[in-house]
Amino acid sequence: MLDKTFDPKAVEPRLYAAWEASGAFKPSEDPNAEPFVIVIPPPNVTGSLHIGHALNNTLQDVLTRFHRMRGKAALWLPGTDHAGIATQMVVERQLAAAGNIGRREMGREAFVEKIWEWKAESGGTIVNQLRRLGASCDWSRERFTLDEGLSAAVRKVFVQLYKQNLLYRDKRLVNWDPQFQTAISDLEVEQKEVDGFYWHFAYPLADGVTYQHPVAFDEDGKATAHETRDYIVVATTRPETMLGDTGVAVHPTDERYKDLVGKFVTLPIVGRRIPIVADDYADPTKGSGAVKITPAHDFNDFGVGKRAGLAVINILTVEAKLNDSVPADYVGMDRFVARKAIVARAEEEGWLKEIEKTKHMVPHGDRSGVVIEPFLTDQWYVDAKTLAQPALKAVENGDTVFEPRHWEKTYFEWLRNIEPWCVSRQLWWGHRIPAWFGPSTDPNDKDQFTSKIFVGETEEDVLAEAAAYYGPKVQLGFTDGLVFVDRNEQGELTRVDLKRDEDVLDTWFSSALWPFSTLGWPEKTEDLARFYPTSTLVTGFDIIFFWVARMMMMGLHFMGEVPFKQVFINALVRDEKGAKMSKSKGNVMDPLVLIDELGCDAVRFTMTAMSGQARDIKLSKQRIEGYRNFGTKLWNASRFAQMNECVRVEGFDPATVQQPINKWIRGETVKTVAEVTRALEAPEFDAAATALYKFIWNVFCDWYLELAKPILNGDDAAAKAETRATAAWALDVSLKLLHPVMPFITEELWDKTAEFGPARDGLLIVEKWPQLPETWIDAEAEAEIGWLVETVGEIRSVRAEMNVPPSAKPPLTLIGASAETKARLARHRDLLLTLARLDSAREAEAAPAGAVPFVLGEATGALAIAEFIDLAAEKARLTKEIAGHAGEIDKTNKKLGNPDFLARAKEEVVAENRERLAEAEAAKAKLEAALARLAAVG
RNA sequence: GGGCGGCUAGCUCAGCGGUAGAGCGUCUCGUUUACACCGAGAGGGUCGGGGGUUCGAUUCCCUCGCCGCCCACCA
Repeated sequence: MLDKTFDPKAVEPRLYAAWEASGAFKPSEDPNAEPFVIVIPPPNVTGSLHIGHALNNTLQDVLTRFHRMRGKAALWLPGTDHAGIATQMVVERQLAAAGNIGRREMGREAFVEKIWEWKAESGGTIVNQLRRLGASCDWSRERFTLDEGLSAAVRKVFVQLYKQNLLYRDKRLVNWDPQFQTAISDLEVEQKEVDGFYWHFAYPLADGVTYQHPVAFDEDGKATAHETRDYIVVATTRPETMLGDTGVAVHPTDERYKDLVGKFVTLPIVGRRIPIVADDYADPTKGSGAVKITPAHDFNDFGVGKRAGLAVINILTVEAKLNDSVPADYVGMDRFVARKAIVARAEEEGWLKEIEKTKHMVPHGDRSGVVIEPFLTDQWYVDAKTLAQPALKAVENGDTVFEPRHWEKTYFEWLRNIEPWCVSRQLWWGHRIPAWFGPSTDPNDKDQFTSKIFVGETEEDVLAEAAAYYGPKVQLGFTDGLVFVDRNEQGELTRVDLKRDEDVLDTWFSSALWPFSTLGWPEKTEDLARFYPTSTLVTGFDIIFFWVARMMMMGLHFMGEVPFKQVFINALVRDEKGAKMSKSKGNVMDPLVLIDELGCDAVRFTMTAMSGQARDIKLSKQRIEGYRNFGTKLWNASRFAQMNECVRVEGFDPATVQQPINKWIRGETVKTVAEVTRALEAPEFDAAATALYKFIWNVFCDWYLELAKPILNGDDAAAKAETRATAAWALDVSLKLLHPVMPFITEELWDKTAEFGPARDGLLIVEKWPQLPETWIDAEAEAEIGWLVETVGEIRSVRAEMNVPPSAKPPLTLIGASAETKARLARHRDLLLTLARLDSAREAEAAPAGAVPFVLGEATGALAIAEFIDLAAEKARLTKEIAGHAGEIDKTNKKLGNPDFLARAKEEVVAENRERLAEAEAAKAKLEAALARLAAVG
């Protein structure tokens, strides 16, 4: 006997272990099985499961289980990401908290060792939490972005891109994070609006130059007065950058400054003579129309400087302090301290013309939260523009489809405007860049010691390249220190020790390879041949750029095929008020706590049901409780079945059932199978959840089991046997359909019911997905049970409205019933009596006195409840019903009275309206007659 | 500045060209031998505003208004 409720806590670990041990998570080895493959968005190896993971991984598991049951070779490939900055940051913090020496004092090797220790300690957390979620990943194929195989893939990709000129080293401005002291990509920069100021500075003109500047204007904006100025005004939000100014730009057509182009200003504080140049970048409508140019610390200014041939002076250190390119007073000063100091000095010296309050966007590091500085450094870049073209095409022509489709616009927008991708990071945790520096033999190269680069997958490859470059007489080696060079007396090279690039690659560089690197690439493995391209990628929209687009680029470039055919973008989980969950707000819902409290299946069903498209998911605990209740409902239905000996029957064929209710539930089951299958194929997760919920609760429990009770308690042995077998069958089908979403409770019920009926072995997880013939839908049974359900509903409604106590069992009379209705009444009289709590049900010519009428198709029902009738209430009820019909009639008449409607609307629509009109008119007439009788009485 | 999404019952959301739906909440009734994590019933919406297309618009188009998000070089 089943317990009264399902106990998820006891069942979940046991079943998961059984599944895993059975090998059911591995893809079928049947060569004829069509593959279905998902690669997991690898979570941070040291992370833990949050609600977003719960959603994302539930959906992946639903798909995986569904396709596995459909007989496909289903592979859900799990793994974790080393998460460069994030992990390095965590470990640095831990070291600091423990009072340890910092990473720089510790040194690279020791620090990386610490991270590996941390990974060993916490690295199993998230994968075990995925198990608690029921994730049917093939753990035997689990990968980690820094494992040997994936690292080899990364090296190979780097070298190949380099050789194809799609990856190069360049000196340009990058987004510099002074906290982590590394370059970051554009995507890792967050623009935040902050309160700030425009400080207007007057830069004095050099060489005694003056000009006329307009100061008053007429209505048309024409200057009417001018003053003589010996300075030019520029505005800035970052005064400290003035120390690196090497020019002032004005627009070439700007009349005000026309004569100043080619003249010079003397930069205050610094005393540098810098030119006034003409450049389209200067916007005459903004500020004074003149703009200070700091090529080394502003992306726009860098461009202006390049065009105008201005000097590039870097004034910052890696920590964003002023370096020794600035006047001595400021050297070593923090950038924000310097800002204040410079403003103070400007005021003191009289060249601060104005302070204007403003709100403006300031770039911040998404991890560090500090203000990013544009900074001139040498970095590695991927030519994303070139790689983006096939990635664009593949989505344009539908090789890869986004679901929901509108995300494609986001994808296109970014790829069409893509910039070179800075892939080097000045971090220690990650894939070290396989590039080595040596001296250039070209005397024109500026930096003789590091300007020759050798790129190779192995040190052997690099030595071979170097040997080819330096010639056989040069002895080659490697060094951890500076590049070492020895020369003979003639100045010829005799020895070179190459130095490997210190930097590591952006984490997303390795993630971009995930769909093929995890399958064994660059080896030609069986998995790679069988499982690439993958089927569906399930991920959040926040990483379409970071990850999806880059996988597309790399997949197409290295595999020649898209990495996945479908991208399902899931929503973002928010709290019940729609706020983003965050620790600081204290509104975080921990999926593991929810699983503990309400069971994994309830959490999973919630995620599935709420995964409607293109929307935030506002998650409330109440909702999860509702779905926990749904599980309990299913459990109790199974308990009822068990109590009533509804056990599976060997060789039972639903096609042979005779009882109308059994024919009916058979058809409903067929429809549900079709709908759930369709929904999961799409996938429309919410539609699948809705179909399952409605079928199991509102159809099977609310009606089928209730309708079955009289038979199960009756004496018709044949009908009883048939109903038992049908109930067991429908329940079995339900368990299968629900299994992808609620794997634990369905598996448990499957296993428990295996104890009864004919022997069956195996777990539900490996069962085949049902596929039922449409011919099992019986229109007549459907109509008949529909009639029964409607009749019961009407009677219940009347009883409730008339306050008829449940104990009262009034007789029912049917007036004007058709032969078909009479037959139905005869067939289901017992059911009707039980479900509607009636004493009797018979046909008659006229309603008995004091009976309450209601419309039932062509017939009129009359419930003899004279003793409960409140005349006023009954009048009100009838009047309301009549008004309802009258409204309907009115509306429909209008339609049918419109010749255009008759002429142009589809025939079946017209027919439908005619029918509706007739029904409404008949119903209204009956009720009006009843009301008239009532009026006569009262 | 550019783009995307949303605005449907008190709340959360389906529906997306032919009679407005669900869950939760609310109200009424109910200890009928699966289930009170339950059952029965009821109330509740001019589908954000305004135009247009159409025989017909919550559904398609335009426009406006809010709300949210993404991108954009911080004079």
